[in-house]
This record gives sequence, C-alpha cells and structure tokens, in this order.
Amino acid sequence: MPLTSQTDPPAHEACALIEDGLTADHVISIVGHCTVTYDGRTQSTLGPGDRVVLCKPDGTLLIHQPTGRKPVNWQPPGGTHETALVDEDVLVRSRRESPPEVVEVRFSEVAQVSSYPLTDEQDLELVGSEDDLRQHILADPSLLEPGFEPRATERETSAGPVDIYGVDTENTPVIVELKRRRVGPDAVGQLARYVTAAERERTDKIVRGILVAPSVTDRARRELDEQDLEFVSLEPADSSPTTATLDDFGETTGEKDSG
Amino acid sequence: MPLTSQTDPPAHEACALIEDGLTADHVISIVGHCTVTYDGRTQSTLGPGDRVVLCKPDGTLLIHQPTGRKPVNWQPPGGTHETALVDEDVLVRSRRESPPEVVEVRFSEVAQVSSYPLTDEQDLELVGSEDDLRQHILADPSLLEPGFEPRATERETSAGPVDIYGVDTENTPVIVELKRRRVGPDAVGQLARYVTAAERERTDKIVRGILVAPSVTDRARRELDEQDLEFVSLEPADSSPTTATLDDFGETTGEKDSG
DNA sequence: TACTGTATTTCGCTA
DNA sequence: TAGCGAAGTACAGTA
Repeated sequence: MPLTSQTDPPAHEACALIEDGLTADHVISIVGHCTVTYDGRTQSTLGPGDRVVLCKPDGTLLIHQPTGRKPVNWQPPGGTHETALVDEDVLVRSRRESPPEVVEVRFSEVAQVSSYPLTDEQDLELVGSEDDLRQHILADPSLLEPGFEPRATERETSAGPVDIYGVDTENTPVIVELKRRRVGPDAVGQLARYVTAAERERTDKIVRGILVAPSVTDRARRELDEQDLEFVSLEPADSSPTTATLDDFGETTGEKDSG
Repeated sequence: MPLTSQTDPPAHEACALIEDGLTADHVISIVGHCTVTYDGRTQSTLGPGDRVVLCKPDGTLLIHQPTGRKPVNWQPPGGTHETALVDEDVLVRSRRESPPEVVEVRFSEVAQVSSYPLTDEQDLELVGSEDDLRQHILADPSLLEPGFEPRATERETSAGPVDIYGVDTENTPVIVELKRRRVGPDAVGQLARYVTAAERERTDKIVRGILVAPSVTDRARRELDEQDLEFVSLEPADSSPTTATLDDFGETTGEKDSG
C-alpha cells in the first residue's frame, strides 16, 4: 500500500500532504494539537488539546480525543474537506449542505500526517438483530403463543407500521412489537400507539397488543399492565456470549484456519 | 510529541510496537488489511479489507472503513486490549465484561503502526441543546404562553421525570415536554405517558400537556390533536446557520483572532 | 449497577 | 426529500 506519512511536518508541508490526500481520495489521518469549532444543527467550541483527526473521501470527518467511543466533533458523510495555512496554523474545514454544517479544526502543531489509499468492499454480517427475532417468530409463531397466526409484517396503521400483525385462536387481532433487547417505557408507548390506532380502524373488535423482548423494566411492566398490554419474553437468537467465552489468547486461531 | 511510527512493519515488530503503546497508555493507530469478528450483545463478522484501527487507553477500540461516520466495528470504553502474533498475522483483541464482549481484528498485512502519547483535558462546549431550550423558557415563561408559571423541572411522576411542570392562569397543572428539534410520534407518546400518569396522581384535575419543539410532523400533529395535547413552536436558540454562512475560506481567520 | 432520556444521534428504508 | 423506527446505539445523570 503506497501510503504517505510524515512526522512533525512544518505547517505548509502538512497542508500540502493533506491537499494531496484529499485530491487522491485517500483516508487521511492528522495527529496534533488543535482547537475545533462546529456550527450547524447546534454550535460548539473545543479548546486546545491533542487529537486524532480522520478525513474520509466520502466527506466524513472524525475528531477523536484520547478517550471515549464517540468523536468529540465530527461531520457525517456527504460534504467536502478543505485545508489551508492560516498564521502558521494548519486549518482543516469540512462543510456540508442539508443541513448546512461546518467543522473547523485548527492545528497549532501537527505531529503526524498520513494518507492511505484504502479499498474495502466488505459489508458487515451481523446476527442477533430485531429482524432475526422477527424471522424467528415467523418460522415458529407458537413461540409467541399457541395458535398465533401471523398475517402481515410492517402492516400500516395510522400510527405507523406494525412489526407483526396477526390473529389469535379467537380470531382477535394481535399487534406485536419486537425489541431485540430489554425494553423500557418508550417501547410500551410505541405499542400503545399502534394498538390505539388499530382499534380506531376496527371499531367492532378488541385489539390485543403484545410486546416481545428478552425482558422488561419494572416501570415498563407496570405501564403494560395499566393499559392491558401483554409481554412475551423472547430473544433474537441463542447468543449467550457469557458462556461462549473464548479460550486463552493464542489458542483460538486453530478454529479459524480449520474452517 | 514523542510519537512512534513505522511503515510496513513485519508482523512481529507490529506486535511489539502495539504492545509498547498499550503499556504506555498511548493512542494507537493501526492501518492495514484485516478481518474482524465480534461477539457480545450480538455477533458479527467482517471479511478482508483495508481499515484504520484506533486503540485508546481507556479500552475504546474503533475500526473504520474508508467510508461512513460509524466505525464498522468497535468496543466501548472500559475493557482492555491485547495483541499477539498468530500464524504470521497480527491479532488485536479487545475485551470487556458487563456486558461481555470481544472484538478481534486480524491483520494479514500491516501498512502502518503509530503510537501517540496524547493529552487532552478539554471539554466540549455546546450551545443549542434541549437544556438550553429549558433555560430559555424558564428565563421567560411567557414564551410558552402568557401567564404560565413554572413550578419544577424534572418533576417525578410514576411514568418518569417531566421536563417542566407548572400551572397556567387558571391554576391548571401543565406538563411540558421539550425537544430541541422537529418531533415525530415518539415525542407525543412520551408526553402522553407523562400526562396520563399525572392525571392518575391528581384525579380531581384536568392536566394539560404541551409539546415544545421547533416543529412537528403531520402524523405527530394528528396524534396530539386526538389526545387533546398541545404544541408550541420554540427553538433552543437563534442558531440559523443557513443564513450565517461563512465567507470564503481564507477570510474567516480575521474574525477568530480579533475576538 | 440498573433505569431513564438525550443526542450535532447515525443509518436504512419507504412513500 | 422527509418521515419513521432500529441500533452491538453511546452517554450522562440518578437512584
């Protein structure tokens, strides 16, 4: 990989390297001492400190402090990057429209600038999503309750689309809201909105509402009871990482190569 | 800044550099061709591609593809990193408990390893949050409606804490839910839950519910009407970046220095 | 530690 | 493009 990298570049050279990387659609990493301003959906300022800044060719800008998963400042994809020399400082600006937002990073010192021509077509394959839970139930509706018959997914109501719509053994309409993890009051409110809307659309019938999730909080449980809504405990898949601990570090590689 | 960096290191040396960086509590950047596996709240795999990997001393791990704001895989802070040499590949593993999660990155090629001793004590200062909207209203309650009297913030109900609780000119209780941006049905559901809970706690009185936000969607508006809830249009601050466009690139620096 | 709600949420999908 | 809901959401505040 023909990467470019320079340590402690003078400002003008840092600028030039960044410029080259932008032109070449590289991923650029800039490490140094900087301040940051942001103006858009809100506004923010960040005083001087050491950060790692990533510029991606799709317009993404990430500014990372030495701690935390979230970038302290950022720009989502879609915009464009610029760089300029300003009073011996290196300025990096990322701008986008819709919504109009500008992030400016001003380096008083650049410790390193690197530029990488990365190629990556791979998509993440993920197991254990809400969609997996839906599949799970559709494959065996009795998991929800004996005799449950799914009739539609994403069925439209005036309050929005219902995860699973079906009927029970009494032919009573059932609205099912799925959550891949433990639920709080918000999920109850969501289910309640759908049930209310469905009842409005089928005035002759009672409509049941069932919340499906691994577990509920106490408050959510109470709110379910108060509104005559039901709860069924189900998980997306049998993913129990607690027991599936990996072996000692060096020993896990055999599995991978033998596959 | 005494950073360490090496381009195209042999695997064993990459490992050693990473090891040193981990020991020194540095931020480590690894760029190369790798695969990723994740096991925890869900499971995922990612086939081979070029990525930038950041290891932070607080246990954060970020794996970035050449596009997108979100890391394709990650580990939140709190865990620990390890590295090892496995069949000529460089393995980086990040592990945490509660919840138990493991991310493994396996590099078949390392293009660059860098290690940075970063220090950054700065906190972000942000304007335009929901809290700013709250302050705005508390400073001038008539913004909500003439004669409105705030009595409490974060007032507890059985459904949770209410943003602002107060009374109108008729001494009728008013529950105010604040949102810093345009709201949809979820916010209506939230307000409805609070109002219902408050009515249950004060059976003698009608309780008003007011949603405060810059704007509402059509569906949310309809749901408000159906439940006799109200809407007031307010913004956190007069931050209108649409009109506050910055001048041409090189010309903005004057403002900053003259401030 | 668990619960609750905000977020410059981001992201994907759909009308 | 806007609306709607999921997310391995992350994160802060609180009990």
